[in-house]
Order: sequence, then structure tokens, then C-alpha cells
Amino acid sequence: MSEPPWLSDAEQRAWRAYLRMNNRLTAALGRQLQAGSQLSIADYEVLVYLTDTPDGRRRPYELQQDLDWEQSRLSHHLGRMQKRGLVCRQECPSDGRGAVITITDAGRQAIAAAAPGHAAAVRRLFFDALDAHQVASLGQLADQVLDRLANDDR
Amino acid sequence: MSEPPWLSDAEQRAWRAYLRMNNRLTAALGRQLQAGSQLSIADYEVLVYLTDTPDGRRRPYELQQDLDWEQSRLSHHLGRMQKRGLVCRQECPSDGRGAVITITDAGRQAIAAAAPGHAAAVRRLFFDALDAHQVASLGQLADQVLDRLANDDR
DNA sequence: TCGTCAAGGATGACGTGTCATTCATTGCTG
DNA sequence: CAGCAATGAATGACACGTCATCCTTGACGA
Repeated sequence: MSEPPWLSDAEQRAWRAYLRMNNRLTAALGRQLQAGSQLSIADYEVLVYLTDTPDGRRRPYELQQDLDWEQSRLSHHLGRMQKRGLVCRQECPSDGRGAVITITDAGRQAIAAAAPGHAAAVRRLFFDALDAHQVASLGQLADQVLDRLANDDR
Repeated sequence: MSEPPWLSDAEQRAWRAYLRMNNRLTAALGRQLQAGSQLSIADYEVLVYLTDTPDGRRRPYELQQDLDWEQSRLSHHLGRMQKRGLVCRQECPSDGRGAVITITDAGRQAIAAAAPGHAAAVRRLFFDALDAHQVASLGQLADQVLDRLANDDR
């Protein structure tokens, strides 16, 4: 039942490298996006899922599942995006409690303008450093960890 | 010179899985740490590097390199940690511009109390899902990407 | 039908991160 | 030594996240 309490040297190294890569990568991607299109990564992700559906409408709770965000984070973020004219909030006709989020024209333009540059940056800064086998392993690794997280009973 | 502009399906999948794993993992680790010891992950990291040196003292610019944080983030964070009594700021005797950060007794106690649980959580939620080969690959992958980031000329 | 509880969502307070700016000191260089 | 760029660091404004809480509406069994 008892595991070694600390991480091995190899694990320490891998963990630190992973954390550092994360920091730098998201920082670089965020700056690229912001500079090129005034969008944060968070904005971008929201817009991605909104444009996934043809009419550009989605219930907040759906977005929440798409994005895997906390409910209140989403709510706050949508408020800010609304203020900037990227989305708009309406009452839901079929469920009196809920809302419907719609992407605005400005929102569509913003993500259309941002997407190529962002995808290129992800490729350039991340995938160009890896071969196909590594990409597959990464996907596999992430799935395993997600599984572990889902089954964690604490 | 021209790359495919978009990501392949395999890359898309790997990328999304990676992002999702990241979110969930840091959320889970953060909550575990916070619940067990009133420390954020950021607090923890700062304290780790402060306890790396025997006297528990370190210049801000050294911490900055250790942590790979923005200067102002570090400054703000140290301010908050100071307010909570985890570290203390002093003037640097040998460099009139600079400061010296010292870990307090409370800081030492806090990280001593937090470390076992945090390490255990990292093991349980992450490394337990992986085999030795995957750990090595991850380290390798992260190093490659870090290299790519360091050599990015934009 | 009523009462209870779950679901969908908003909000205020507060901690965190970034950007731009500011400031003093130090280290050169002429 | 005067002048000046670079270094070390703090700060204010503002965007972002989390937690706890609150409110309304829907669902459903007694």
C-alpha cells in the first residue's frame, strides 16, 4: 500500500522540465495571441467552441463542459467578453433559469483573424520540436493521467 | 519553408488532451495543497527555492531565475507572502539597489508541513499513471520544446 | 399541489498575473 | 570624475480565477 514518499531524481527532473515548459509555452502562446489579435488564450478557447456550432450559440453549461472550466470562471469571463462585444448573453426560451451565449460578428472576425497565427505558433513552438511518435506518446500519456485524475477518490 | 497551416487530427487530439490534463492536474494539485496547508502552488515553489539554500536567504533576481517568473509577478507575490509572514524582505548590504528575501520560521513550518502531502499527490495523480519509459520520454519532450522556445526568434 | 431539492447561472470579495512605468544604485566610458 | 546605460526592484492599474453565496426555475415524489 505504501509508495515511496518522494520523487526519484528522474521524476524530479521530468516534473521540473514539464512545469517549466508549461510556463514558457503558455506565456509565449499568450503573448503571440494577444499581440496579434487582442485575444487572450481564454477568449480564444471560448470562441473556438462557439464557432464549433453553426449558429454560434451555446448554453453556458455546455461551454463549461467543453472548456472544463469552473462555472464561475466561465460566468465572469463571459461577462468580460460581453463587455468587449465578442459575445452576447440572452435569456433561454426553453429554460427560464438559463442563458444562451451567442458569438457576435466582432467575435467571429476576431477568431478568424487570430486562428491562423495561433495555430502556426502552436506548430512552430511545440509540434515542430517533436516527431510523430512523441506526439502519439504525449496523447497517450495525457489520457492516462486524465484517467487517473478521474478515478481519484479524494 | 512553408508548413502546413493547421494541426493534423492527431496533433489536435494530443494538444487538447495535453491542455485538459494540465488544467485538471494543476487544479487538483492546487486544491490539495491549499486544503492541506493554506499554501498555493506558487507559495510552495517560492518556499522550495528558499529552503534550497541552508540559510534560507535569496536575492529576488535569483529566485526569478529559479522560478522562471516575470519580475513583477515575483515582486507582487513576495509582497503577499510577506504580509502573511512566510518570508521577510530586507535591504541587501552589498548592493544598495537590491533586496534579500529570507524565509521565516512560519515559512519553514508551512513548507515542512506541506511537502509530504504535495509530493504524494504528484506521485499519486501523475507518476502513478506512467511507467518509467514514459517519464523519461516526457522529460526528453519537455527539453526539446524548451530548446525550441529558447531559439525562437520572434 | 405543495415541498423539497437539484440545476443553471450571477455576483462580490479577494488572491493572482501582466504590463507599463518609475526609481535608485551600479558599472562603464570618456 | 561626470555622464549615462544597465540592473535590481517596487508599484498602480487592470485582467483573470476561485470561493462562497445567492437567486430563480425546474423536477419530482408525497
